[in-house]
Amino acid sequence: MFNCQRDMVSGIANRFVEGGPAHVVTITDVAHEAGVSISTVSYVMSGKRAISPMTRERVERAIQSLGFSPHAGARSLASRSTNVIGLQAPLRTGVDVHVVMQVVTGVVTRARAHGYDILLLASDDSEALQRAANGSMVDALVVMDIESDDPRIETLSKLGHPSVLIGLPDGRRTLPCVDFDFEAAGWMAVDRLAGEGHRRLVLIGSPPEVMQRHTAYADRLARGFLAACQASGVIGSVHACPSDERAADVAREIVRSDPEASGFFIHNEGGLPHAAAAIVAARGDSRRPAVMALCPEDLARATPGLMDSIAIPAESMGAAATDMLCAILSEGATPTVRLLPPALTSISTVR
Amino acid sequence: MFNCQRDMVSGIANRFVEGGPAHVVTITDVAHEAGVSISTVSYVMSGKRAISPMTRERVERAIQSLGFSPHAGARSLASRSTNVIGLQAPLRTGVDVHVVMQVVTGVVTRARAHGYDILLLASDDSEALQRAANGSMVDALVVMDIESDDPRIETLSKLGHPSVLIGLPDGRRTLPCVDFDFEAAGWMAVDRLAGEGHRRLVLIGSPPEVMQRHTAYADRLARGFLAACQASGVIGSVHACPSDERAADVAREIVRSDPEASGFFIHNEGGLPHAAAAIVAARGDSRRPAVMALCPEDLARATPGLMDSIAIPAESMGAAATDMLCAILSEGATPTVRLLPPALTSISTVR
DNA sequence: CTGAAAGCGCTAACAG
DNA sequence: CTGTTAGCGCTTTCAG
Repeated sequence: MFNCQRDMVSGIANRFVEGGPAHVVTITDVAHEAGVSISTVSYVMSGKRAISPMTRERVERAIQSLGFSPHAGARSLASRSTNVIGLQAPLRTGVDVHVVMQVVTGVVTRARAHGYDILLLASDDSEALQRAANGSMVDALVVMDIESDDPRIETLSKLGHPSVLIGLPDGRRTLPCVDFDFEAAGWMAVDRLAGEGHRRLVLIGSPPEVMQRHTAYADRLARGFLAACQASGVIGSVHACPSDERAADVAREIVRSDPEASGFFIHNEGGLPHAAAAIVAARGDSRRPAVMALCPEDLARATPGLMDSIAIPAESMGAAATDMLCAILSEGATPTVRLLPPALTSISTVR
Repeated sequence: MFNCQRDMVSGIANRFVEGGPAHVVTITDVAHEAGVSISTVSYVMSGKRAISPMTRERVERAIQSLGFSPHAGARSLASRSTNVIGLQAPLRTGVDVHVVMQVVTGVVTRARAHGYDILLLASDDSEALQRAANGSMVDALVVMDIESDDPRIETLSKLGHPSVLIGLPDGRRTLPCVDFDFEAAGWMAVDRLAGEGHRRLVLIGSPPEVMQRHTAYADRLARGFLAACQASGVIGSVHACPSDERAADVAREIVRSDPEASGFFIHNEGGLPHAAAAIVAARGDSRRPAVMALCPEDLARATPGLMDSIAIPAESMGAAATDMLCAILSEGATPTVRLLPPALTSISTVR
C-alpha cells in the first residue's frame, strides 16, 4: 500500500517534469501498465516460470511501449551476476596492435552473442582484476598477453571468478588457456622453407624488450623453429628485431653476415615491411630470398614481397576464449588448454 | 540486532565453506571490523563528510585487512551513477585499426585517471547505446566513427546521458565533438608539397566504401586538400583507393595517367606501403616523387619511402573526448566542438 | 499460473 | 563528528 502510493506520486511528479532527464522506467511501471505484479514482469523477462500467453503478451507490450530496460545494477545486486565479462587487453606499445584489436573483436562479438557485455579494464595489473572481480563488476575475466611467469595467474586463481587466459604460461597451468600454437607455426615455416630448398633459415622475431620479458609466445616460436630446423637438417638462427624502420638495418646486417641464408621468417608487425624490403633488396635479383611472415592475414596482404605467410587467427582466439568462458559460466564446463593451429596463407604476390 | 545476527551467522558459515567462492566482503563487515556504522564507512570512502582521523584510520585499516571493494551494482543502484563510461568503437574492418586502437587507449587511460571504467559496447548501432544508457550501465558515452549524417546522433540527443562524439557530423551539431582537423591537414600537406616545388598533387584517400559511406573525415580532408591546391595555384586531384595490395595498381595507374603529378598525399592505412612503394617505383629514380602520409606516427615510421607525414594524434583525441566528458559529468562543463590540429612529423628516412 | 514480500549492498537524508 | 534508516530496482523464495 505504502509502496503503491509512493510509486503513484513519483509517477505523477515525473509526468510533469519539464526538460529534465526522461523518467527512468522501472519494473514497477511496467507492472502497473500491464496490470500484473512485478514478479510476473520479472519472470516474463527471465523465462524462469510458466506464464500464460495472455499475460505474457500484455507484459511484453508494456515493456515495448514504455521502452523499459532493467537497471543493470539492481539486477546484479539481486541476482549476484552482472552479465559482464572483464577483458584485460594490453594497450601499451610494443605489442601487435592488429592482433590485439582482432582478439578484442573476437571477444566482444562472441560475448555479445552469449548475452554478455565487455568491461575493458584500464590497467594490466593484478589490482585491476581484483577490483573488477571483488567489486562485482564482472562475472568472469579474459586476460590477454600472458607472460611465462605472470603474477596475474596467482591472483586469478584465488579470485573466485572464472577466467580464461589468452596466452600459454609456463608451469602448473591451473587456469584455462587459449593461444595460437606458436611452436607448430615454427615447424610449419621451416617445413615450407626447407621444402622450397632453402638450407639456411633465419627467424626474425620480436623486439628485444619483448624477448626479454620472456613473453611465452616468442620463446615457443623460436623453440619450434629451431627444433624443426634440426629435424629437417637445415641451419637456423634467431634474431631479435626492433619494430620500426631500424628493422631494415638489422635485416641488412643479417644478410651481410650470413650470405648463405635464403629463407626468412619474420614475426614482427612493425618491422615487417622494412625487414622484408631490406632483405629482398640486399640479396639482389639474382639471389631472390624466400620471405615468410607470421601475422594476421590482412597485414600479410598489405606487405609487398612476401612468398607467403602464416596467419595468426587472432579473432578466432578471442572467440574461442570467450566461448570457453561462457561454457564454464553456464554449464560448468571443464577448463582446458586450447592451442589453435597455424594455417598457411598463400599471398597473391604483386608483380 | 537482527542484522547483526544474520551477519555473524553468514560470517561463520563462510569461514567454513571449503573450496567455494570466497565470502564477498560487504560494507557491513567493514563496519563491524572497525567498530563503526556502515554510513561512516561509506563516508570514509566518499569523503562526503568530515571524519575524525582516528575513525578514518580504523576504517581504512579494516578495508585493507578485509580486502573490501564495494559492490558496483549496489552502489549504482543507490547513487544513481555507475562510474562507467560506455565506448562505442568500430570493430569492423575498413577502418584504421591503428587509429581506433590508439583512440581507445586514450579513452581508457584518461577515464581511469578520472575514476571511470570503460564498457565496450558490442555493436555500432543506436540500440546498443540505448541499452547501455537506459539500463543504467553507464553514466555517459563516447561514440567513435561518426558519419556525416549519423542516426546515432538523434538517439544520443534524447538519451538523457551526456555523450561526446569522436568525429564531426554535418548539420546542427548539438552534441560535443572531438576530432582531428582533417581540413587543416589537407591544407598542411599541400603547403608542404607545393613548398617543395611540386605543381601537381594527388590525394590518395580512403577505400571506395568509406568514401561512399560519406564518412565525414574523408570529405573534409579532400575539401581542405582541394581548397589549398586552388589557393596555392597548383593542380590537385583526389582518388579512392583499396586498402590492400591492390593499392599498388591504383597508384601505378595514377602515375601512368598523370605523369606530371609529383606530390602525393596518402591517407589509407592498409594501402599505404603498397601505394608508396608503387609510386616511387613507377616514377623511377630520375623523377623522384614526394610522398606524404596521414597516419599515426608509428605507422609512418614503419613505412619506407615517405618524405614526411602528418600525424593523426589518435590517443590525444581519445583523451580529449574523455576529459571533456568527465568535465561535463562533474562540473557541468559546456559541450563544445574541439578539432585537434595536425602536426608535421619528419621521418628519419631509410637509405 | 500469479502475487506478496524479503532482501541484495550501498548512499544519503535525517537526527542527534 | 557519528549513527539510524529509508529506499534504489530487481530476483526469488514462499504462499496461494
